[in-house]
Amino acid sequence: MPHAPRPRGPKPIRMDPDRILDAAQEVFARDGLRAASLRAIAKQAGCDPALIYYHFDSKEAMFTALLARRFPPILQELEVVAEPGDPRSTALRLWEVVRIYHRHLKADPAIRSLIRGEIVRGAEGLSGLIEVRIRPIVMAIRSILDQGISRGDLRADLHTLLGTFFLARMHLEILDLLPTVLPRLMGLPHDQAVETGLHVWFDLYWRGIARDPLAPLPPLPELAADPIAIKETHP
Amino acid sequence: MPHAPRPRGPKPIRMDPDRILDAAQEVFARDGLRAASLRAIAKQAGCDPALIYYHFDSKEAMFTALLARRFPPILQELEVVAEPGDPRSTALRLWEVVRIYHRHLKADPAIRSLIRGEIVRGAEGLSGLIEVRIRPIVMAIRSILDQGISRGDLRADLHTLLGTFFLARMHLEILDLLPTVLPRLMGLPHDQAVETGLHVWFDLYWRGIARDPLAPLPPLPELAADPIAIKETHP
DNA sequence: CGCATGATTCAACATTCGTTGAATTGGATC
DNA sequence: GATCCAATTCAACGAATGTTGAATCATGCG
Repeated sequence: MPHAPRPRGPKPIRMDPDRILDAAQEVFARDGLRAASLRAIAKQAGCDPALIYYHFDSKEAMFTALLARRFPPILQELEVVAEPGDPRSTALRLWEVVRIYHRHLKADPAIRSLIRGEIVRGAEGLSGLIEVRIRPIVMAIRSILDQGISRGDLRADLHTLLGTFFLARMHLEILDLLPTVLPRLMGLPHDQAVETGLHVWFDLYWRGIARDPLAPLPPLPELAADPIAIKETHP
Repeated sequence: MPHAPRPRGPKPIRMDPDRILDAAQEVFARDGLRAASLRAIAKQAGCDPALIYYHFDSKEAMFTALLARRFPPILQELEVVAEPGDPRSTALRLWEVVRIYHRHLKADPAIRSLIRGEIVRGAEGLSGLIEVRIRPIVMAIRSILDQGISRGDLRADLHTLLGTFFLARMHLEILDLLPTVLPRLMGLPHDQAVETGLHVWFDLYWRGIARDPLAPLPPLPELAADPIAIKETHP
């Protein structure tokens, strides 16, 4: 845990805990939560492994700190789109969800790897915290689907919780698997794989949930527009 | 590797390599590929860790042996359904794919965990083998989609490779995440979560790919009918 | 300067891991 | 019964892991 706030002074702290988190994020992304070693994280951060224990209580605490700085911004943006007064069409709002999700998670395989792998294990340890972080996100997206039904844009018999699950989960799979699978299975380059994958997916998904599946989608804004401020640490 | 074939005799071999694989499958399923220890596998199998090295060359070799006995049966059943002469409707054939997939993978979280986690890492080590195993499966399902377009059952602009990806991947997610997520997010019991999840998913997916999304689905056979012979080792 | 205190490093701990070589068991064959 | 050999166990190796307590460094304040 960071100590007392420093009153003044040029730069007495050489290693900001955030720099350690950056390193941790990268190593977690590369090796996965379990296989990532504190020594590798320390090496990435350019400090001693023991220093990590000065700033964080444990490896797990460091990870929850990672969650704590990643999820709230996502939730905040989602809640804006989920505002019941939002005048945009349901299709556009859902596409906006995809864009938010995309911007925040594209450059952070560590969080994705966690969501993918660690929730499955069940109720031990981190999972409770994850639920606390993820539930509001799920509920925000779900409320858009609920509003879509009320507005008559979506089919009335849509299972909105599962609909949310499908949308969010498949997005993660597209981010994780398509860049490595599609180039091998067909000739597509990495970036284009994700781009087309998401568009094809959204089109299929929309037909699945829309009350009028054959009505053409409105023009969708670019995915890559105004990228979020995720530190891309590739030295 | 198993030694020379034994000419006769009652039961000179006490520990069948398959029994070790059964144990490995269970421990891999519980702890994941990396975290599963040979000592835990040996304990589960009721033998010494060193015995594993008598029957298998390494931990990795044991895992590829696991793949080798799990994937071919799946592929074999899928290729029957993918036969171009199959008279059933495309919807029914795809539902049959779901049932096959479901029967073989429901009780084997280890393989799912592998597919989920290990492919992402890229081209190192096991991934090549996985691709060899998985590619024919993907292609079998894809050919059903291609035939569906030719027959006029599916929309002509369907991206069949991505369509296959969506179908198969979301199925895995449903098997892995719904049993732990849905009971927490709503009140659903475990088994029912997967059951309804798969039905809702297939309905949504079909509307997404069908040429006539609003035409009602034919009655779908039960998922749980004639379960496959997967040893459920829960002592 | 001297000293207190936060920041960082060093060295080591107990544990667990995958793996291996030697030793032991036990049934089949002579 | 002696022998052979596959099957199994025992004990240990070296490496890697999360973690910790003591020691060291560097800076701000008196």
